[in-house]
Amino acid sequence: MVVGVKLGFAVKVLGEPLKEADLRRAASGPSLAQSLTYLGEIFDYLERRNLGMYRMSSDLAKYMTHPDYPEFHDQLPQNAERLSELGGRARRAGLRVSFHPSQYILLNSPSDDVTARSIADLDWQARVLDMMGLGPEAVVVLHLGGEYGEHDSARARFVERFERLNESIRRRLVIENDDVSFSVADCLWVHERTGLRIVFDNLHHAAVNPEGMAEGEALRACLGTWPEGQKPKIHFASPATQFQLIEKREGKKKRVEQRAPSRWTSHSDFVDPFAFLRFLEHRPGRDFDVMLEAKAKDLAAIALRDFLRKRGVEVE
DNA sequence: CGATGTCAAGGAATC
DNA sequence: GATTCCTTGACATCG
Repeated sequence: MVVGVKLGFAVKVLGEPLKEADLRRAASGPSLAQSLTYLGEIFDYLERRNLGMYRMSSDLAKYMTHPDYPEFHDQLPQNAERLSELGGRARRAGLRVSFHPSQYILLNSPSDDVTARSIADLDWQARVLDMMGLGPEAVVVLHLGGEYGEHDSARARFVERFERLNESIRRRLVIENDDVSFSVADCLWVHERTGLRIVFDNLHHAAVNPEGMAEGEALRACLGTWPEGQKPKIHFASPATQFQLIEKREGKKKRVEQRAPSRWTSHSDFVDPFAFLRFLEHRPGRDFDVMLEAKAKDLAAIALRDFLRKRGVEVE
C-alpha cells in the first residue's frame, strides 16, 4: 500500500552533527544570516535522507523582536536573497516547512503587551515564509492560548484578536488542539468563525476531549478545514512512559529519585509504530502529512518509515 | 577543562 | 502573593 503521507520532524537533526540556528547570546550579534547557512545544510541533509517535511527553529532569528535590540529588527530585508534561494530549493525538493512558535506566543492573552509582542513574532515568521516564496501549505502553527480562568471568553478573545491581524499572518496561521485547555471542538468553534485551518494532534486529543469526539471523527473534522487542493497536516506523538529522574538537593548532596511521569502528554523518544498503523486506519480518502513529535526527531521519522516499509506501507 | 550558572518571554498548579 | 513545574538544551563564565 502506498500512502501519500510525508513524515516530518521538528527543528533539531540528530542523525548528523548539524545546527538548527545560531543560538549564541545577543552580544554575539545578529543571528539570521548564520542560521540560514545552517538551514541550507539541514536542507542538504533532508534531501540526502529523502525527508520531505521539516519544522524550522523559532530561534532562526533570535532576538529579532527583542525590545532591547532594535539593531536586530531589520534582519529580514538584509537576508532577502538568501531566503528566496532557500525557498526555491524547498519548492524544487518538494520540502514542506513550517514554524511552531513557542509557549510565549499568545494571541489571546488579556495583556495587550503580551499579545503585541506575540504578534511581532508571528509577523516575522509569516514573513519568512512569504519571502521564501512558499505556497499556502507552509504554515505557522499556534495553539489558542491560555484560559485565564474563563475558557469561553478566552476562546472568543482569540477570534477577536485574529480578525485584527495583518494579511500575511492571517494567511499563514493555523491552529492546533492543545494538551491543557482547548480541544478539537474548541478549534472547530474558532474555525467556524475565522476559517482557520486545524492541525489535529492525536496525543493532545487523547488528553483533552471533554466533548468525547471519537478520534477518527476528530481527525476527519480537522482535515475538512483545509481547502480542496491543499494537503492538510497533523501532529502525531506517543506518550513517554519511562521513569522521570528527579534531582533533590539536600545541602551539598544530590539525590536522584525516580517517579512515574507527572503528565502523559510528554513525547516519547520514538513514535509507537503499531499505534501509528492503527491510526492510519482512520485515514479518509484524502492524503495528509504527518509531523512527528518525538524526541528522537529525524531518527524517529526514519525509523517509522523503515517500519512501515517492512509492513508493506510505503510513505511518500 | 570540568563544573556551575544563565537564558526575553507565560501560564497553571500548588502552597 | 510567591514558588515551582513545564522541559531543555546550549552557551557563557567560573574555579
